[in-house]
Amino acid sequence: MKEQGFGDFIRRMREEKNLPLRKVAAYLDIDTSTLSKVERGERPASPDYLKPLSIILETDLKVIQTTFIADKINKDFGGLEHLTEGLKEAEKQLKRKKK
Amino acid sequence: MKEQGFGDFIRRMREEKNLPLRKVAAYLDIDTSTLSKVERGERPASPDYLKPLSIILETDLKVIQTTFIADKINKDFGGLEHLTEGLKEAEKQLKRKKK
DNA sequence: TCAATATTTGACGAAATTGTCCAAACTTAA
DNA sequence: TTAAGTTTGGACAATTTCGTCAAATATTGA
Repeated sequence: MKEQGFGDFIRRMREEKNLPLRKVAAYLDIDTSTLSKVERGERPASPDYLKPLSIILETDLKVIQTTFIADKINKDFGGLEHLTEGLKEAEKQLKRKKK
Repeated sequence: MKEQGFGDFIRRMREEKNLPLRKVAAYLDIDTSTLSKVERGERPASPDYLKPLSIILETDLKVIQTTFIADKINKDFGGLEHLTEGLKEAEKQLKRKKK
């Protein structure tokens, strides 16, 4: 099964729009090579990138954030046996907090 | 509503067992002051602590991991609007991967 | 209270992380 | 093939993070 990380996702979006790294990176106010590394998963994305990315890639912020979160959780907690329960607990607490 | 972080949780467990920081820290092979900071939320816990903690605190590893994960997700992603969806997506991917 | 034990604080250094710069490698179109 | 534009690699500095150490403070029990 293919692993679709955050980097692959924004690369695909960027290529669909035929935007060069140069332009997107400038819009995010980071170096071209930094963005290149983020897209290839060599470095993690900063949360600061998410909103600008959703604008310049014309992609729903919800989709971008969701992909970002799922990817980071995988990387951070992938090795833990009880991850599923942990996620459920986090959701539960979140729901309580919202009220 | 009270915030029950990972630190508060292990502190409570430790006090219930009347164990001094000194002993638990030694078992985790870290400095007393490091554990003190972790318990007070001044520093994050390392995943390496989880298994030893479950042993010396005689607490189910699942509970410890779950608390750890929920707490870290809160801290890492608390500011994102679409966290709930992100968690759901992470769970979905996890389920797929398990197969 | 006093002494022993437990906990917290803050300065410190080592190591990891983050992003930049610029040169090398790759791609594309004429 | 060449030239222009794009992407990648890696050395580097700045910043942040992680844990230790030792001193200060707090707690406990006799």
